[in-house]
Amino acid sequence: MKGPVDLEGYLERLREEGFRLTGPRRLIIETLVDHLGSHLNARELMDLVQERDRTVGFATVYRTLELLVGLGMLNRISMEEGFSRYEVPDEQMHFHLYCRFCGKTVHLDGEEEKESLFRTWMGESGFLLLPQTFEIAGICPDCRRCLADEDDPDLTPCGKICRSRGGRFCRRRRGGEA
Amino acid sequence: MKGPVDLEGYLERLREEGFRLTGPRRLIIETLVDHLGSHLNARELMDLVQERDRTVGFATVYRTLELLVGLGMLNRISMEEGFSRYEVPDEQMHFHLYCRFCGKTVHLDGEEEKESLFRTWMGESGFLLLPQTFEIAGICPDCRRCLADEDDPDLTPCGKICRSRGGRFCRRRRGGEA
DNA sequence: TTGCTTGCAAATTTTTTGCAAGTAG
DNA sequence: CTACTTGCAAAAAATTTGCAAGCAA
Repeated sequence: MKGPVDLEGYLERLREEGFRLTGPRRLIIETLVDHLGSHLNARELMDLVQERDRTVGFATVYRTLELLVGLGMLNRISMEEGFSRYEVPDEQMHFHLYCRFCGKTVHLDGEEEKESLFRTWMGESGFLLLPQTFEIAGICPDCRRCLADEDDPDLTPCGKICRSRGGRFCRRRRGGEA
Repeated sequence: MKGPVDLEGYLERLREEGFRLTGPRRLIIETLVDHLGSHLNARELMDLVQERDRTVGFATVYRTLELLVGLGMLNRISMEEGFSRYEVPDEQMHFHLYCRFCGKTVHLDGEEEKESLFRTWMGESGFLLLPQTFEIAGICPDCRRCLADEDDPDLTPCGKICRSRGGRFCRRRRGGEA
């Protein structure tokens, strides 16, 4: 739940493009706007929507997401997980760091300067920058410490369970499972 | 097929981590290294591998990809498509622009400077930057021109078929299909 | 009314898992 | 030899599509 996005304006934009403002669409969009900054995936969005209206089907959720992405009113983002997440684009860009080991995410500040820098890079090729959340992969301080300590056989990096899916990796596995 | 990556060294690294160097793994890794810069997805990799050995199953391909990603020897990347692509990490970073309309991709240069800039940003949070390819979304010059010209009902952006999947979007659809 | 939208179910696509047989070290 | 790996097939997860009925405009 982040900065302000004008729900009514957003809905209106849909209508202006010639699409009907139906109950399900309204509900899906409201949910999306209520969870700014959450990067929901289709399943999570579905669950939230169905909490409010059990009759909405997942086909409608997928179709609405596709529609909004197609109109440029929604960003499809991916966090090395193998499925899509979505965000209502902010007027400004966001920059995240995330740890490949534990999945932790950190927000960078100075977004205006970084964004204008990106805009410059793109401009040199004639591209127009679209607002988006930019993710940079790395290893967080905690996990770096754990990795330095690899001799301890009982230590799992960060003391956390490494997710096998999701792009996080776990070097310590001898004798364990992948 | 991009810069040089030491195949034998790469295979050796796997063995050092305690994994067996089997025929299928060798073949999968060779194929990955043969196609540096291609960002293959699992299906494409499978097809290439099976051209050389029909008996390799897709489960092995997926398991090998998962293994390499888990070891940090392979990057899982995603281009807003809803499935994963993979790349053998280069010693240096790469920066791509891609057009959400037509999917065109452009490479940025000055990668060293950009990389050290990113490293600085991460360092401030104590993160260690990992080698990876960055994708920045925007609208290419051709598509910008087409969009400016939206009154012509016969014009499809860029004169190209917009992909409904894959994050490219197509604003022109009145009367057509989604 | 018209025809865009929806829900449901079936179909696809992508990825994971169980298990007996195969094989690297 | 041992136990890590593989291929196959079934299962699970993620997404798309066909179609008759529903409902915005």
